[in-house]
Amino acid sequence: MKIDTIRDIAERAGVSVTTVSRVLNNRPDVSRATQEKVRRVMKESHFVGNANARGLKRADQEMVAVIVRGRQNPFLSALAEEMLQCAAPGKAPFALEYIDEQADEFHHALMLTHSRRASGLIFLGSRIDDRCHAIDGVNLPMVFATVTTQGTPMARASSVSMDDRAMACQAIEALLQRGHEKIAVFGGDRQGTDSLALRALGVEDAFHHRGMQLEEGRYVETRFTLSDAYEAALSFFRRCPDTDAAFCMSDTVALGVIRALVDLGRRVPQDVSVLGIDGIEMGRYSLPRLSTVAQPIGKIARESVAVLTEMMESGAHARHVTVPASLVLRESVREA
Amino acid sequence: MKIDTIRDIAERAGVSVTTVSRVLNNRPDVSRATQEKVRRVMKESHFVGNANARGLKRADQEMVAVIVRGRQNPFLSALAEEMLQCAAPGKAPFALEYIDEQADEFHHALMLTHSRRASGLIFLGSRIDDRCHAIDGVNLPMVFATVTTQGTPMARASSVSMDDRAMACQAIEALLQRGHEKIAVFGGDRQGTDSLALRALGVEDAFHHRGMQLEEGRYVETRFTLSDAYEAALSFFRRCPDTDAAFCMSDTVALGVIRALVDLGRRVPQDVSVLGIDGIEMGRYSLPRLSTVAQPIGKIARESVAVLTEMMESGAHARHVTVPASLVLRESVREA
DNA sequence: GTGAAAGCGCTAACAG
DNA sequence: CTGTTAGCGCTTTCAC
Repeated sequence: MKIDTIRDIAERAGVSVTTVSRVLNNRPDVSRATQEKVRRVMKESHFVGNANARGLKRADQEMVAVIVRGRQNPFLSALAEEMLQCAAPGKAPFALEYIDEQADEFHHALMLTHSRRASGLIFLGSRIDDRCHAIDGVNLPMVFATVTTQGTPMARASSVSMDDRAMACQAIEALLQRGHEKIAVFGGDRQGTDSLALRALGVEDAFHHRGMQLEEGRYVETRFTLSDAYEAALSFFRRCPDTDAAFCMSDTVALGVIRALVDLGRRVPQDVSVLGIDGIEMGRYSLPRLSTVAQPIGKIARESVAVLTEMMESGAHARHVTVPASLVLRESVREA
Repeated sequence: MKIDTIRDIAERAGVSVTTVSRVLNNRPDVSRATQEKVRRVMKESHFVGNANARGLKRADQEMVAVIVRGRQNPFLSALAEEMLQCAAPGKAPFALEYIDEQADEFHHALMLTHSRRASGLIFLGSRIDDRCHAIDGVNLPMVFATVTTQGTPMARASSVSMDDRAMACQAIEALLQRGHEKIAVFGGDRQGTDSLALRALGVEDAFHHRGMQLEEGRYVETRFTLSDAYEAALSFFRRCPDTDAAFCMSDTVALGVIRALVDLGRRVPQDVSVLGIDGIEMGRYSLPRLSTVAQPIGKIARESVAVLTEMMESGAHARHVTVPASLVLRESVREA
């Protein structure tokens, strides 16, 4: 199939390519008559410009890449969707890039930076760990959403997140307050300095405030998928049946844990309370409805974009903004 | 930040751009020595080629665009993920494109075709309706996954889907067989000729086989989101409390319906059985576990790619393949 | 084996 | 207002 270029359109409309280009870019300096003629021809020919050529030429043009780690994560998907809403008409357009959960987002970022000449980067769902040095070469405005980079080797990058430590602390306190003492925590790797590690610290804080501490063996490491959480919970609760509450570092994990509990004949929340983090939509429709630390998706999206814009437009330094989160107690945690 | 081009690399390695390009493309005609030198320089400089320039030059190169309608649909996400696994190394690379649920995927397809010179198209989750004429201009190998285009104006495009009509019929029969008679159907618009319409037909089939028919008023139209399904179910069951089973045209809808039923004080499946379609992962962990018509995601992905490849490589005609689906009865439907 | 040079389709000075 | 022209970074003949 032969595809039209602006040259074809120009010819057919009896004008120069420049004029067509101008019309294409809504430049003001084209007479109404010409403009209409060109537009008509374009419509008739179903013309759509070649993005590659355009991108090549305007390699300097602003464009921000949003890198989402994990296609199957409902929280991140929702956040990404929200992020897209923030793309302002006059500003740099957003390009959403989903990458594999196992993939190296920093390597990917590098690729994008160079290969598509992104001029700004937003990371959703990134972990901050050793690999992050891979990105040292990238000297672009970057913001990490949902994790803080404060006090990490990545501090050059901005970040927008809730106060993971405080919220985890608050979550555990809520559980403690409701009489739960044998609390299990379902999280990820505690190494590193990202939100998972901070949440683990927050958990400790809560226990310390009461002169207690998280019993060793009640911290369960799991990948953040339904199946892994389910399996992990099954084997954990068989081993520690006296556990009476579970704090999960993601709603998905919490949902898997609930299913496991029910399969073990435990009732939620009568026998065991379950509390998640994120505030995904499913949590409002699950049985029981999931109690959770709800992250303010809209606010995170808006702030991330705002901070990035600042950095891109006025070369502002990295900032670390903390957004307010809220503990939402629904049915999966028993009443006080 | 100044970004290296192959020219910079060439200079630094003391060779010509041509040579660098050759190395970049793994051409055989470069001496080992030169090759290694160039590679070393590229590594040191963290070089990554400019995709735009490459794409522009090789506008002819194969590339298939996978258009997924809806970022928040777990079934489609899983299918997309599976699709990506099918991208063979030597073949055309895949570009995943998520578009808004409300967006016009046909218009989008057109854009992609032209703007990124896609040479093949796969649609996930498309509806086949009047708008489809928009795509008449596109004369590219296309395959629709999860809907059949057989007997539609889109028949020029291939399709890979389960036998929606037969499966819906089978689903209803299973319900009938378990003694349910007051069955409600939660679906979408019955107009059109896509899977939703076929499923509606299948439902009728099942009733007709028994000399019955779906009572008017028990077909509930809803958008395929948790919240819409929930609201729709709430108001429907208040109106028709004698209904004892719900067949939902998506698992997400089924999950919303279950929640609504429970909120109305009905037990699932003791009072009302609920049956979905798709076979999303959540259905294996929900309470109760969701009975569903499970679509064979892997097979749909593989077949779609196979059919597309056929069309692209040997100009084969459109084919309509039917993949086997299976009724998975779990906890949300009561025993016979 | 390697390099020089001609564009891919588009945009952006710079002239008219 | 409109057209001419020079590339953007890369691939690809075609010579050497």
